[in-house]
Amino acid sequence: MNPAGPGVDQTVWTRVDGRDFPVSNLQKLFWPEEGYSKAHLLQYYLAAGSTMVQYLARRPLTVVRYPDGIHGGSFFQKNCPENAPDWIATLKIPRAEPGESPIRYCLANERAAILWLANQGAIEFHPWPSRQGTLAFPDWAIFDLDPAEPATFQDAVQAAFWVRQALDILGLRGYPKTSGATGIHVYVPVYPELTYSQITRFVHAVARQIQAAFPDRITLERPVARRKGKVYIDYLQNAPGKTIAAPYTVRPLPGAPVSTPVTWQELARGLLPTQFNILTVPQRLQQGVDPFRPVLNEPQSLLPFRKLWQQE
DNA sequence: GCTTTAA
DNA sequence: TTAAAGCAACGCTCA
DNA sequence: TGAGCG
Ligand SMILES: [Mn+2]
Ligand SMILES: [Mn+2]
Repeated sequence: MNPAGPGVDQTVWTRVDGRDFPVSNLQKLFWPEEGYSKAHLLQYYLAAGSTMVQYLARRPLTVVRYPDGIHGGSFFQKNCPENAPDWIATLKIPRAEPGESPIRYCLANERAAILWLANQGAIEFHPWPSRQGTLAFPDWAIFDLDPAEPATFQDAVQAAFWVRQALDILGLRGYPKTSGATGIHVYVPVYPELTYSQITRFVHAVARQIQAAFPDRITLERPVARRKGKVYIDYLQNAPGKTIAAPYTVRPLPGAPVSTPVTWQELARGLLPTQFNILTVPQRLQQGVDPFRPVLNEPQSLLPFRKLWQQE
């Protein structure tokens, strides 16, 4: 018996950028309260995928899958599924512990790979901050700004401007995006010339300066209970093996929000993270708006700031 | 969502 | 024949 | 040495 009911189709074949693959259960409700189906998810990634793929290309990818929608079970997936089509590139990476089996990551080097994974129920995409060829050297540093209750998105916005100010003093540019939840991510595009631990130390050092200047608004404390009402600068998110929600990834939250790059001007004028979702972001991209393009095209060097990243 | 393993 | 089970994990910090 | 953290 068809679990979706009689007369409801299960699988149709589609072609994306010359790749043929089946898509299933298009009518399944992934966001039941909003009435958004799996088809809405796939349509979103079809529209955003050609932009998003630039930020995923040649990066080992972890996905978070929700095969039965946001209220169903979920799981992280690092190893590329055995049944993935052979046109999806993969990269085998040995684990830190020798003797442990390597992980064969998917690489979303083309839009169709995003769509194939989304059909598997992948809602969230989490790429490494480094790329094939320079895997040990991230090409962006991230200031992950997490407001702790009762602090809000607006507090994260304030913190983002303090990050911008601190970077400006160093002559560096950062680019903000909404996390899709209540936080903000500020990306600093860099040449792949510092290791993960050096990047982490750099972000830590800048974060300490900000925390020292605004101690009642910013915290670097790990225990969640001690962050109350402040914005946590999660510099450790730059450590090896950690990932952050990709630019333009969907989040499994009410309203189907999208982690969306914004200009500093938009951030200053005021916005709600929920205004960027799977229905609105495609229109924004259609108008050619992608404030993150410099993250791809304008790497900066952190070599002059040795004091901020070298091992003490 | 799909494959593998257990009942 | 159907039903589970699996599908990640790692370095840092504080107690 | 172990638990919390993301
Ligand atoms: Mn965050
Ligand atoms: Mn975080």
